[in-house]
Amino acid sequence: MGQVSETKPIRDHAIGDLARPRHEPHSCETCDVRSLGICVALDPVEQARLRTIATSRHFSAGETIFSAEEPVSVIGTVVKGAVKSYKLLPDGRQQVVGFLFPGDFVGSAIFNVNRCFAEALSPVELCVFPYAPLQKLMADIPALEHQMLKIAHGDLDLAQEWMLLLGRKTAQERVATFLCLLFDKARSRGYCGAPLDLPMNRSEIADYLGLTIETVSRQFSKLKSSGIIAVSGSHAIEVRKPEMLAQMAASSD
Amino acid sequence: MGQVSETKPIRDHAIGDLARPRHEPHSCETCDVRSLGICVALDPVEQARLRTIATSRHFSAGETIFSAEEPVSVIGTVVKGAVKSYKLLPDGRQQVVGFLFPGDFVGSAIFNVNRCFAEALSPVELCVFPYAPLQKLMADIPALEHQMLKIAHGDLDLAQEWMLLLGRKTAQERVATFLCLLFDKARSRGYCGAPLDLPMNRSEIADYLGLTIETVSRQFSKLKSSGIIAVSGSHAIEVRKPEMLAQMAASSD
DNA sequence: GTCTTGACTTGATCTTGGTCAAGGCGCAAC
DNA sequence: GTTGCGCCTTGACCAAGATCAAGTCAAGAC
Repeated sequence: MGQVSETKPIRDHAIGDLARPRHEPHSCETCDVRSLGICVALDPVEQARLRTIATSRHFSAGETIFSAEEPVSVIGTVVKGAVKSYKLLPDGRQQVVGFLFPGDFVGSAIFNVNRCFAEALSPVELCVFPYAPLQKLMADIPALEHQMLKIAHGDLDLAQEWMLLLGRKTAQERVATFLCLLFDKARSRGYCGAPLDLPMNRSEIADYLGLTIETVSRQFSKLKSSGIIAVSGSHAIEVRKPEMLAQMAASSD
Repeated sequence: MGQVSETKPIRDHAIGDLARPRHEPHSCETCDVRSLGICVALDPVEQARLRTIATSRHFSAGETIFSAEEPVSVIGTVVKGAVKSYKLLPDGRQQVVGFLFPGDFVGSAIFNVNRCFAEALSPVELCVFPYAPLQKLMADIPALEHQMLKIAHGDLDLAQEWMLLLGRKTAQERVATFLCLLFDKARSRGYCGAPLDLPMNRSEIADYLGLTIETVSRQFSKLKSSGIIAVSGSHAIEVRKPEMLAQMAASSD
């Protein structure tokens, strides 16, 4: 559980700043994710209070951010990079419960023990809030707690939507739904046209969709050969026919 | 969407009070679920304020409490009976996202449109709070909002635990996990020994576990013949070997 | 350039759980 | 009692997706 997991290779180029793992956050005024996540709901004074307790932490690709059953150590907002949140069975079977992108909130400000694992998929920068001071701010600033509640309900609905996917959708529908989700998320953040960059590998997609690597790969190949997507280098995917993809997401064929 | 669904038969004896669908809540002092759900966190004054906006509503078995995509009409606590919360695909495939029992909270105080369906499994009594006044109380009483946040995080963790079940567990593990959940819930509410009463039918269990009726039935038969459970009348289940059941819940065989 | 390595793809085969179909059981109406 | 109707169980068969096993491809080491 060190800074870099020894058992698996680092996935990516930049390895973050191992030498200075914590420092002051970049100024909120220039923060890319100020318009997302937890800060949107706060007025300038409240934002300033939140900032006094915030620190910036970096994680290198493949690094564990926190582990289930351990006391909560990290709570914060993803500023850069992508994170996977997952649960494990004793024999190692894995279920990814969410991929988190800039603006998304990592960790729980309610439990004091982590209920799942979090791992950086690429070099990640988090805007982190220490547990006790955050509790105090939540008690002091109703808008902060209310925003947390909104986020929790959004996450809950997403989780339940994913239960529908895992319990009742076919492999084809699952993959189409997944790509739609990424596509819509990218579009809602202004990222239009151009290929999507998938920060996760096939195995992580499989663990998100309740499938195997092979099935995911076959479904990608089918989508490719029918011209709905174009794949370059296996991590860059261009959605050519978004309407057809959306249609496949809910009803097979 | 009347008081009683025409397309399916009423499941149970008592049919609630069709003549007077709303009335004052039973006194909070004698309320069975005061020690659960939303009221625990409130002091007597706050509880009294909450009570001024509460009404009691009854639903008969099989009745729809609310539907997805419709404006939020019902928010409240289950006082008596059992509720299923579920999502649907356009072609009718169903995923139960939760069974709710006395003390559990139904509906979302955050969204203004329902994200899922809710249906009474047996005659149900709810302690209901109208939308706008509840919003106001949440803004006024920090403890209320904080309790909602706790509930939402608990629900989120449960949903993610269920994603693990739906994505990665075998049929045997799913059924064992389900029975463990009911058993633990019953035990935590003082209900010890004696058979559990399942308020839902096989089809609803199947839709919760991402399986078919037949598979659920076969797994029940296996558990029965191995002496781990005893079934009488298909809705009363006695857990004979809780340790073995718990063991099966996480690892097949 | 070759070799190695790891991630991805593809094909062949197998298995779990789904589908289809028949039958049993319990309960309510009569 | 008999009939009818849900709901549940059981068996026979089937298929979607898992497993097993090559094979491909790209990137880095040398």
